[in-house]
Amino acid sequence: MPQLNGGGGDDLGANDEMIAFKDEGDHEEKIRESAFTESDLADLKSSLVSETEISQSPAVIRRGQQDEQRIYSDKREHLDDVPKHHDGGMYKAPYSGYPFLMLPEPYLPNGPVSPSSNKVSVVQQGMHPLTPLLPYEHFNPSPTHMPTDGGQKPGVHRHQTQEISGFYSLPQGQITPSMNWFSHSLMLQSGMHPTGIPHPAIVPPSGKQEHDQFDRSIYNKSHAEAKREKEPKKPVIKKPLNAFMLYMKEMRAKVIAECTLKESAAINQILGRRWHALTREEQAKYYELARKERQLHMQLYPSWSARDNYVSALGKKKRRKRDKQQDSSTDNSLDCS
DNA sequence: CATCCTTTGAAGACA
DNA sequence: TGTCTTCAAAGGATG
Repeated sequence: MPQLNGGGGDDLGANDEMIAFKDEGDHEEKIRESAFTESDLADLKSSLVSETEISQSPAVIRRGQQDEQRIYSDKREHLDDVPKHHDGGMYKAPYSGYPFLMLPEPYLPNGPVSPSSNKVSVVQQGMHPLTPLLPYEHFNPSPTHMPTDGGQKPGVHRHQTQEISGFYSLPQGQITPSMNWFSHSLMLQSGMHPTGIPHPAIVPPSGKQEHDQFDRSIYNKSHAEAKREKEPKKPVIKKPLNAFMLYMKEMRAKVIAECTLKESAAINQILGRRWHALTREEQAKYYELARKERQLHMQLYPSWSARDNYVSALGKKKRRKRDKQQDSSTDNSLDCS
Protein backbone atom coordinates (compact mmCIF):
# COMPACT_ATOMS: atom_id res chain seq x y z
CA MET A 1 0.00 0.00 0.00
CA PRO A 2 1.15 3.49 -0.56
CA GLN A 3 3.15 4.72 2.30
CA LEU A 4 3.65 8.20 3.42
CA ASN A 5 7.06 9.52 2.72
CA GLY A 6 8.22 6.41 1.06
CA GLY A 7 6.56 4.16 3.57
CA GLY A 8 9.06 3.91 6.32
CA GLY A 9 7.52 1.36 8.59
CA ASP A 10 4.27 2.98 9.35
CA ASP A 11 2.05 0.38 10.89
CA LEU A 12 -1.01 2.49 11.32
CA GLY A 13 -2.64 1.44 8.15
CA ALA A 14 -4.67 -1.70 7.86
CA ASN A 15 -5.82 -3.61 4.88
CA ASP A 16 -8.54 -5.56 6.51
CA GLU A 17 -10.83 -2.62 6.78
CA MET A 18 -11.91 -2.56 3.19
CA ILE A 19 -15.18 -4.33 3.54
CA ALA A 20 -16.90 -1.94 5.81
CA PHE A 21 -15.65 0.94 3.79
CA LYS A 22 -16.87 -0.54 0.55
CA ASP A 23 -20.22 -1.26 1.99
CA GLU A 24 -20.42 2.27 3.01
CA GLY A 25 -20.35 3.45 -0.56
CA ASP A 26 -24.05 3.94 -0.96
CA HIS A 27 -24.34 5.34 2.45
CA GLU A 28 -21.61 7.78 1.74
CA GLU A 29 -23.30 8.89 -1.44
CA LYS A 30 -26.48 9.44 0.43
CA ILE A 31 -24.69 11.45 2.97
CA ARG A 32 -23.15 13.54 0.30
CA GLU A 33 -26.48 14.01 -1.35
CA SER A 34 -27.72 15.42 1.87
CA ALA A 35 -24.57 17.38 2.38
CA PHE A 36 -25.14 20.19 4.70
CA THR A 37 -25.13 23.66 3.38
CA GLU A 38 -26.01 26.86 5.04
CA SER A 39 -29.44 26.52 3.51
CA ASP A 40 -29.92 23.71 5.95
CA LEU A 41 -29.18 25.95 8.81
CA ALA A 42 -32.77 26.43 9.72
CA ASP A 43 -33.26 22.74 9.52
CA LEU A 44 -30.38 22.14 11.81
CA LYS A 45 -31.47 24.73 14.23
CA SER A 46 -34.82 23.10 14.56
CA SER A 47 -33.24 19.70 14.66
CA LEU A 48 -31.11 20.81 17.51
CA VAL A 49 -34.28 20.74 19.43
CA SER A 50 -36.17 17.99 17.78
CA GLU A 51 -33.35 15.51 17.44
CA THR A 52 -32.74 15.57 21.09
CA GLU A 53 -36.32 15.18 21.93
CA ILE A 54 -37.30 12.33 19.73
CA SER A 55 -37.76 8.75 20.51
CA GLN A 56 -34.35 7.34 21.25
CA SER A 57 -33.09 7.12 24.72
CA PRO A 58 -29.68 8.61 25.23
CA ALA A 59 -28.19 5.20 25.60
CA VAL A 60 -29.59 4.09 22.28
CA ILE A 61 -28.43 7.25 20.65
CA ARG A 62 -25.01 6.78 22.01
CA ARG A 63 -24.97 3.22 20.82
CA GLY A 64 -25.97 4.29 17.36
CA GLN A 65 -23.27 6.86 17.32
CA GLN A 66 -20.73 4.31 18.25
CA ASP A 67 -21.85 1.94 15.56
CA GLU A 68 -21.55 4.64 13.03
CA GLN A 69 -18.29 5.64 14.53
CA ARG A 70 -16.92 2.21 14.00
CA ILE A 71 -17.84 2.38 10.37
CA TYR A 72 -16.00 5.59 9.98
CA SER A 73 -13.17 4.21 11.99
CA ASP A 74 -12.95 1.46 9.43
CA LYS A 75 -13.09 4.08 6.80
CA ARG A 76 -10.28 5.88 8.46
CA GLU A 77 -8.16 2.78 8.44
CA HIS A 78 -8.80 2.49 4.80
CA LEU A 79 -7.98 6.07 4.27
CA ASP A 80 -4.53 5.35 5.50
CA ASP A 81 -4.22 3.35 2.36
CA VAL A 82 -5.20 6.00 -0.07
CA PRO A 83 -2.45 7.63 -2.05
CA LYS A 84 -0.96 10.33 0.02
CA HIS A 85 -0.43 13.82 -1.18
CA HIS A 86 3.17 14.01 -0.43
CA ASP A 87 6.32 14.49 -2.24
CA GLY A 88 9.43 12.86 -1.06
CA GLY A 89 9.67 13.50 2.61
CA MET A 90 7.51 16.52 2.70
CA TYR A 91 3.83 16.32 3.08
CA LYS A 92 2.04 18.75 0.89
CA ALA A 93 -1.42 19.42 2.01
CA PRO A 94 -3.11 20.27 -1.21
CA TYR A 95 -5.85 22.26 0.35
CA SER A 96 -3.83 24.88 2.07
CA GLY A 97 -0.42 23.73 2.96
CA TYR A 98 -0.91 22.51 6.46
CA PRO A 99 0.48 23.04 8.96
CA PHE A 100 1.50 26.54 8.17
CA LEU A 101 -1.35 27.59 6.00
CA MET A 102 -3.99 25.28 7.15
CA LEU A 103 -6.12 27.75 8.95
CA PRO A 104 -7.45 30.92 7.50
CA GLU A 105 -6.70 34.31 8.87
CA PRO A 106 -9.45 34.21 11.41
CA TYR A 107 -7.30 31.88 13.43
CA LEU A 108 -4.46 34.26 13.68
CA PRO A 109 -3.99 35.70 17.13
CA ASN A 110 -5.72 38.92 16.32
CA GLY A 111 -8.16 37.47 13.90
CA PRO A 112 -11.88 37.69 14.27
CA VAL A 113 -12.21 34.34 15.89
CA SER A 114 -9.81 34.52 18.70
CA PRO A 115 -9.33 38.10 19.64
CA SER A 116 -11.70 38.47 22.46
CA SER A 117 -11.48 34.95 23.66
CA ASN A 118 -10.23 34.72 27.15
CA LYS A 119 -10.41 30.99 27.04
CA VAL A 120 -7.25 30.62 25.12
CA SER A 121 -4.68 28.98 27.25
CA VAL A 122 -1.60 30.79 28.31
CA VAL A 123 0.36 28.60 26.05
CA GLN A 124 -1.69 29.33 23.06
CA GLN A 125 -1.57 33.01 23.47
CA GLY A 126 1.19 34.54 21.52
CA MET A 127 1.93 31.42 19.63
CA HIS A 128 0.90 30.33 16.25
CA PRO A 129 -2.70 29.48 16.78
CA LEU A 130 -2.91 27.57 13.61
CA THR A 131 -2.03 24.16 14.77
CA PRO A 132 -0.18 22.21 17.33
CA LEU A 133 2.02 21.07 14.54
CA LEU A 134 3.87 24.26 14.31
CA PRO A 135 6.20 23.63 17.18
CA TYR A 136 6.87 20.22 15.79
CA GLU A 137 8.37 21.93 12.86
CA HIS A 138 11.76 21.84 14.41
CA PHE A 139 11.60 18.35 15.58
CA ASN A 140 13.96 15.97 13.98
CA PRO A 141 12.49 12.55 13.97
CA SER A 142 15.56 10.87 12.75
CA PRO A 143 16.35 7.59 14.45
CA THR A 144 19.20 9.13 16.36
CA HIS A 145 16.66 11.24 18.13
CA MET A 146 14.23 8.52 18.72
CA PRO A 147 13.24 8.31 22.30
CA THR A 148 13.98 5.11 24.03
CA ASP A 149 11.48 3.08 25.90
CA GLY A 150 13.19 4.01 29.08
CA GLY A 151 10.48 6.37 30.10
CA GLN A 152 7.76 4.27 28.69
CA LYS A 153 4.95 3.46 30.98
CA PRO A 154 4.04 -0.13 31.32
CA GLY A 155 1.18 -0.96 29.09
CA VAL A 156 1.68 2.04 26.94
CA HIS A 157 2.42 0.89 23.48
CA ARG A 158 3.48 3.52 21.14
CA HIS A 159 4.48 2.68 17.65
CA GLN A 160 7.60 4.39 16.65
CA THR A 161 7.55 5.39 13.09
CA GLN A 162 10.59 6.06 11.11
CA GLU A 163 9.08 8.42 8.72
CA ILE A 164 8.34 11.95 9.45
CA SER A 165 9.29 14.44 6.91
CA GLY A 166 12.40 16.48 7.17
CA PHE A 167 9.87 19.22 7.22
CA TYR A 168 9.84 18.84 10.97
CA SER A 169 13.56 18.82 11.43
CA LEU A 170 14.78 20.00 14.77
CA PRO A 171 17.84 21.99 15.61
CA GLN A 172 20.38 19.41 16.44
CA GLY A 173 20.54 17.92 19.83
CA GLN A 174 17.42 19.45 21.19
CA ILE A 175 15.78 16.18 21.78
CA THR A 176 17.85 13.22 22.61
CA PRO A 177 16.85 9.64 22.99
CA SER A 178 17.17 9.97 26.71
CA MET A 179 14.86 12.90 26.94
CA ASN A 180 11.69 11.87 28.57
CA TRP A 181 9.21 14.13 30.23
CA PHE A 182 11.22 14.58 33.35
CA SER A 183 14.39 15.49 31.59
CA HIS A 184 12.85 18.40 29.82
CA SER A 185 10.07 19.20 32.16
CA LEU A 186 11.64 22.50 33.03
CA MET A 187 11.52 23.51 29.45
CA LEU A 188 7.96 22.47 29.30
CA GLN A 189 6.91 24.82 31.99
CA SER A 190 4.61 27.50 30.81
CA GLY A 191 3.97 25.42 27.80
CA MET A 192 7.42 25.73 26.45
CA HIS A 193 8.30 23.04 24.05
CA PRO A 194 11.79 21.55 24.28
CA THR A 195 12.51 23.35 21.11
CA GLY A 196 11.86 26.58 22.90
CA ILE A 197 8.67 27.08 21.01
CA PRO A 198 5.43 27.14 22.90
CA HIS A 199 3.33 24.10 22.27
CA PRO A 200 -0.44 24.09 22.50
CA ALA A 201 -0.41 20.52 23.65
CA ILE A 202 1.34 21.64 26.76
CA VAL A 203 -0.61 23.68 29.20
CA PRO A 204 0.27 24.85 32.64
CA PRO A 205 -0.89 22.68 35.49
CA SER A 206 -4.43 22.23 34.52
CA GLY A 207 -7.62 23.17 36.13
CA LYS A 208 -8.88 26.46 37.22
CA GLN A 209 -9.22 25.14 40.69
CA GLU A 210 -5.59 24.32 40.79
CA HIS A 211 -4.82 27.75 39.49
CA ASP A 212 -7.02 29.34 42.09
CA GLN A 213 -5.33 27.38 44.77
CA PHE A 214 -2.03 28.64 43.61
CA ASP A 215 -3.20 32.21 43.66
CA ARG A 216 -4.56 31.88 47.12
CA SER A 217 -1.37 30.32 48.27
CA ILE A 218 0.45 33.52 47.61
CA TYR A 219 -1.43 35.09 50.44
CA ASN A 220 -2.24 32.24 52.73
CA LYS A 221 0.49 29.67 52.66
CA SER A 222 3.33 29.49 55.05
CA HIS A 223 6.76 30.08 53.72
CA ALA A 224 7.51 26.39 53.47
CA GLU A 225 4.26 25.75 51.74
CA ALA A 226 4.78 28.64 49.41
CA LYS A 227 8.17 27.27 48.60
CA ARG A 228 6.64 23.94 47.86
CA GLU A 229 4.14 25.61 45.62
CA LYS A 230 6.96 27.17 43.72
CA GLU A 231 8.31 23.80 42.80
CA PRO A 232 7.67 22.92 39.22
CA LYS A 233 4.35 21.36 38.59
CA LYS A 234 3.82 18.83 35.93
CA PRO A 235 2.48 20.61 32.89
CA VAL A 236 -0.48 19.01 31.27
CA ILE A 237 0.23 17.55 27.90
CA LYS A 238 -2.90 17.50 25.87
CA LYS A 239 -4.04 14.80 23.56
CA PRO A 240 -3.09 15.20 19.96
CA LEU A 241 -5.97 16.29 17.81
CA ASN A 242 -7.73 13.71 15.74
CA ALA A 243 -8.76 14.19 12.16
CA PHE A 244 -12.11 15.63 12.94
CA MET A 245 -10.71 18.03 15.49
CA LEU A 246 -8.25 19.29 12.93
CA TYR A 247 -11.06 19.68 10.48
CA MET A 248 -13.09 21.57 13.04
CA LYS A 249 -10.26 23.89 13.78
CA GLU A 250 -9.89 24.73 10.18
CA MET A 251 -13.54 25.05 9.29
CA ARG A 252 -15.03 26.55 12.40
CA ALA A 253 -14.42 30.12 11.36
CA LYS A 254 -15.94 29.47 8.00
CA VAL A 255 -19.07 28.03 9.51
CA ILE A 256 -19.33 30.84 11.97
CA ALA A 257 -19.07 33.34 9.15
CA GLU A 258 -21.52 31.56 6.91
CA CYS A 259 -24.09 30.71 9.46
CA THR A 260 -23.63 33.58 11.86
CA LEU A 261 -23.69 31.09 14.64
CA LYS A 262 -21.79 31.38 17.83
CA GLU A 263 -22.83 28.42 19.84
CA SER A 264 -20.21 25.77 19.56
CA ALA A 265 -22.60 22.92 20.01
CA ALA A 266 -24.55 23.99 16.95
CA ILE A 267 -21.42 24.68 14.99
CA ASN A 268 -20.08 21.30 15.84
CA GLN A 269 -23.23 19.66 14.61
CA ILE A 270 -22.85 21.41 11.31
CA LEU A 271 -19.23 20.46 11.14
CA GLY A 272 -20.09 16.89 11.90
CA ARG A 273 -22.49 16.78 9.00
CA ARG A 274 -20.06 18.46 6.71
CA TRP A 275 -17.43 16.02 7.79
CA HIS A 276 -19.59 13.16 6.67
CA ALA A 277 -20.24 14.96 3.42
CA LEU A 278 -16.57 15.16 2.59
CA THR A 279 -15.19 12.83 0.03
CA ARG A 280 -12.84 10.17 1.23
CA GLU A 281 -9.97 12.03 -0.35
CA GLU A 282 -10.88 15.16 1.49
CA GLN A 283 -11.13 13.29 4.75
CA ALA A 284 -7.90 11.53 4.00
CA LYS A 285 -6.07 14.81 4.27
CA TYR A 286 -7.16 15.19 7.82
CA TYR A 287 -6.58 11.60 8.76
CA GLU A 288 -3.11 11.98 7.43
CA LEU A 289 -2.53 15.17 9.36
CA ALA A 290 -3.88 13.59 12.47
CA ARG A 291 -1.61 10.64 11.99
CA LYS A 292 1.35 12.97 11.77
CA GLU A 293 0.16 14.75 14.84
CA ARG A 294 0.10 11.50 16.75
CA GLN A 295 3.48 10.49 15.49
CA LEU A 296 5.06 13.74 16.49
CA HIS A 297 3.27 13.78 19.77
CA MET A 298 4.47 10.34 20.65
CA GLN A 299 7.98 11.22 19.71
CA LEU A 300 7.96 14.41 21.69
CA TYR A 301 6.31 12.84 24.69
CA PRO A 302 7.12 9.17 24.58
CA SER A 303 6.10 8.58 28.14
CA TRP A 304 2.82 10.39 27.82
CA SER A 305 -0.37 8.44 27.90
CA ALA A 306 -3.91 9.56 27.32
CA ARG A 307 -4.53 8.11 30.72
CA ASP A 308 -2.50 10.94 32.20
CA ASN A 309 -5.35 13.31 31.54
CA TYR A 310 -8.11 11.05 32.68
CA VAL A 311 -10.00 12.40 35.62
CA SER A 312 -10.61 8.88 36.76
CA ALA A 313 -11.57 5.51 35.44
CA LEU A 314 -15.09 6.78 35.40
CA GLY A 315 -14.96 10.52 35.56
CA LYS A 316 -17.36 12.37 37.69
CA LYS A 317 -18.64 14.36 34.79
CA LYS A 318 -19.62 11.37 32.72
CA ARG A 319 -20.85 9.57 35.75
CA ARG A 320 -23.25 12.37 36.38
CA LYS A 321 -24.24 12.31 32.77
CA ARG A 322 -24.84 8.61 32.88
CA ASP A 323 -26.85 8.91 36.03
CA LYS A 324 -28.93 11.51 34.31
CA GLN A 325 -29.50 9.22 31.38
CA GLN A 326 -30.53 6.43 33.65
CA ASP A 327 -32.99 8.71 35.28
CA SER A 328 -34.44 9.74 31.97
CA SER A 329 -34.53 6.19 30.68
CA THR A 330 -36.69 5.20 33.56
CA ASP A 331 -38.79 8.17 32.69
CA ASN A 332 -39.90 7.33 29.17
CA SER A 333 -41.91 10.43 28.63
CA LEU A 334 -39.22 11.85 26.35
CA ASP A 335 -38.75 8.74 24.32
CA CYS A 336 -41.76 8.98 22.14
CA SER A 337 -41.99 11.38 19.28
C1' DC B 1 -17.45 30.11 38.21
C1' DA B 2 -17.91 25.36 36.82
C1' DT B 3 -20.15 22.52 33.89
C1' DC B 4 -22.92 21.33 29.88
C1' DC B 5 -23.68 20.96 25.06
C1' DT B 6 -22.21 18.87 20.53
C1' DT B 7 -19.32 16.61 17.13
C1' DT B 8 -15.61 12.51 15.64
C1' DG B 9 -11.75 9.86 16.61
C1' DA B 10 -8.01 7.87 19.50
C1' DA B 11 -6.80 5.44 23.34
C1' DG B 12 -7.37 3.40 27.79
C1' DA B 13 -10.20 0.51 30.97
C1' DC B 14 -12.82 -3.28 31.79
C1' DA B 15 -15.70 -7.56 31.39
C1' DT C 1 -12.10 -9.14 21.75
C1' DG C 2 -15.75 -6.07 22.09
C1' DT C 3 -17.79 -2.37 24.50
C1' DC C 4 -17.68 1.63 27.18
C1' DT C 5 -15.48 5.88 28.88
C1' DT C 6 -12.66 9.88 28.62
C1' DC C 7 -10.68 13.67 26.33
C1' DA C 8 -9.13 16.47 22.74
C1' DA C 9 -11.55 22.18 20.62
C1' DA C 10 -14.86 25.76 20.92
C1' DG C 11 -17.73 29.28 23.17
C1' DG C 12 -22.49 30.33 24.41
C1' DA C 13 -25.86 28.69 27.77
C1' DT C 14 -27.03 27.30 32.19
C1' DG C 15 -27.17 26.33 37.22
